[in-house]
Amino acid sequence: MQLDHIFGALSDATRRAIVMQLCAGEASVGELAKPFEMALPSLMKHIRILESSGLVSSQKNGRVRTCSLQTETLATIEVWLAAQREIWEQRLDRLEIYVEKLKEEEKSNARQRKSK
Amino acid sequence: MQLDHIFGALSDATRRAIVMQLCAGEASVGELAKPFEMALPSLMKHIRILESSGLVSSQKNGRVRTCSLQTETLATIEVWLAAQREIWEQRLDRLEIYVEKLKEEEKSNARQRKSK
DNA sequence: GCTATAGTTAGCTTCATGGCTAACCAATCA
DNA sequence: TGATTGGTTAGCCATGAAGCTAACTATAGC
Repeated sequence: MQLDHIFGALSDATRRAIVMQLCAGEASVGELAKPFEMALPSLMKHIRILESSGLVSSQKNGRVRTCSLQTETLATIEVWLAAQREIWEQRLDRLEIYVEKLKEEEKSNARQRKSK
Repeated sequence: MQLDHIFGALSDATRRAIVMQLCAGEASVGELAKPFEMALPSLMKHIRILESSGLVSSQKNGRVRTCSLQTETLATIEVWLAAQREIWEQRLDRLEIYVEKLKEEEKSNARQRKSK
């Protein structure tokens, strides 16, 4: 599934840092590599993973490869999260209503006890 | 880092399914296991991973372990995503302004050419 | 107290990930 | 055209993840 790869890609600090860099605009492989101590081939692997997850796309002109963020892919997981949030919030709402109902019953029980 | 483990935990379809199940309410290990063909110890591993990421908490009473979702942890990555979104949207806004400016210049150039 | 239920531990495979080096290709630039 | 720069390929290693079985512990129910 797509989500596997997106979450997987973001589960590494190096790759999240690359994503953050790309949020600020396009960058070449070399520019992306600068902040890291890592050997280039290692960094390239991360870029590949980001590409295959769909979070990043790149194209080469001349000998420079320029990478850019695919924001729609990041949006995919925002959507997933929002869906989960909706489910749990609905549940909490129902819980709240239920607790209110219990309180009401408690009150009326108290009245009954008093009136005895 | 915390985010590593949260994204890592969500990068597996089984674990996302568990999270989704828990969105709907607490559940025992056995209940969580039902939808899967997997052997129990394998599923337990997933639960452990979810616990160590902070997405799920559990406690045992009697011989039953009840798991529940830690929604604040899911919120953590919503926050991260929102932060990235802000950065790229600011950039796109600036880009839009820049493009508008270019258009304006184009117009005034056109006027100059005409008046020549 | 015996049996069934609910989890747990231990230990084993297999495959993916993250890192490296060394060697290589291809576009610029002097 | 020959050197430099920017990226790529290939191949190695160590670690960790995902699955399994088998055997074990501890509570609930009869």
